Amino acid sequence: MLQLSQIREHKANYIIALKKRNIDAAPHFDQIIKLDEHRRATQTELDNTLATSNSLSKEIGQLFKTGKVAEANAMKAKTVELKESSKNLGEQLNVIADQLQELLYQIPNIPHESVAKGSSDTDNEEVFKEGAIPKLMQNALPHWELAKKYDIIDFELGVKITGAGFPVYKGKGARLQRALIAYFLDKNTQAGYTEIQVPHLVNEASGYGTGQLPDKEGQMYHVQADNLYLIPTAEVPVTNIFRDEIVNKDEFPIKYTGYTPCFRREAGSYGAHVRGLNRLHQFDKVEIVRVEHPEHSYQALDEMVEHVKSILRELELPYRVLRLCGGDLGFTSALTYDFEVFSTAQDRWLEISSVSNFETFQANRLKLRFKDENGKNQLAHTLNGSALALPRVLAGILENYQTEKGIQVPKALVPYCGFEFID
RNA sequence: GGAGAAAUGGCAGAGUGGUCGAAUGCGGCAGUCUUGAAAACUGUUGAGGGUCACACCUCCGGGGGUUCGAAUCCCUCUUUCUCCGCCA
Repeated sequence: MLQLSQIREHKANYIIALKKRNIDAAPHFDQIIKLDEHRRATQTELDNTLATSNSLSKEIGQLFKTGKVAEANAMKAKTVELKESSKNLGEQLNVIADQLQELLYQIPNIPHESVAKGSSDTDNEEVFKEGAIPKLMQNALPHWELAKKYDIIDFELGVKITGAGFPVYKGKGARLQRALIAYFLDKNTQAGYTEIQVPHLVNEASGYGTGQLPDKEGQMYHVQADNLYLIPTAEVPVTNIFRDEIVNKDEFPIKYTGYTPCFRREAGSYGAHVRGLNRLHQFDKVEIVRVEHPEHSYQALDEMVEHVKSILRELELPYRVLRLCGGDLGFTSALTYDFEVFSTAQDRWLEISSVSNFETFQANRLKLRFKDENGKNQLAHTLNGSALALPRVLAGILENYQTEKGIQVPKALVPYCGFEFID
């Protein structure tokens, strides 16, 4: 959520920047500013009414104390009108504040200056590429075929137990999955991220805090009986640790990593592109989250990008890094780098990580602040990234590492899974 | 799930209708003393809105109500604790 004070100050620049998202925010901003003026006028009126009524109450108290009951009762009559009007003003204010909030919720984050205009993922800019694309044997298979051949992932069984998009990992498949989680967590903790385990269900306030609610309501599984949501990413519970917190600037950088399953409804997604592990309703992910001083958040973003690179390099997977264009940029993000691994047998790139700086967009909703040099409270910057999302990394490994004899396990993972071949 | 108790500032803890945004202690910060530190002493120390700055308004778990006036009374929700039941 954007800050009202910033909208007032930078309206013109914001309108230009939001054009990159193909949004004309001008009318929206005008409405907001007008409503805000109305809000503040109403607030002032209410404050004045309350001030009068407070001082009257004090006087009445004094009169009662000194035994001047008749005068006190006379004065009581005066408060009736004030009470009525403060009640009305209060109700008006609530209505205005709700409308204002609703409008603010609808505006996405302002894209960073490096973000290019664009309409879809085809306009994303490749900024880095590394790793040789392996030459596969003639009869190379996509990962869903390999999964069946070596009996390591059972999609049909998942359908039986739950439904499509909930695979069952078996034997070495399950072990490889566990190995990846442990490996990622180790890499992240080595890079200074504190490992943390968080709830997999979150309340409504948390959903609003990180921006999944209200706009992406349909993306999350909702447990109605308790009004809780299954997390679509660890970002939600981990970042919400800091909801309503004021941290000390000396605590920066705050770095957390956590493994969680992620649940996404992905309504309406079907077809070849969602085959196998390409898109699931439940998947595992190891996330990194940072809370930073505004001056250092872009340096932090670069560090996160380098960190994810180092993992993919060690896994020896061919990958590329994209800077998302305005049209593909997430609602809450100011700048996002996507990582894609090349899936050789499918001959396409698969997104395996998304690293973003949200600047103050989430912090404003979260009321996540820090005490600055002058002792003033300032909104902090929040960032997060996947390091990494499991299923597509697994798909990449299965497809890129397949041989006549079976699937070779990347060297870095052998100590974690205890075998070198899936055969 | 049943019965009871409770929720106050960074923490502990007073406050049961009227100068209470809130005693006191601890912690934090600044100062005095000291070569330095500790101790002691003095001062200071919640958040949000609003203002050039004041004034002023709001917040004592959340929401609603009673009252001229609520941290204090009532309703409701949430959470915590104790006892019972159940249980990995």
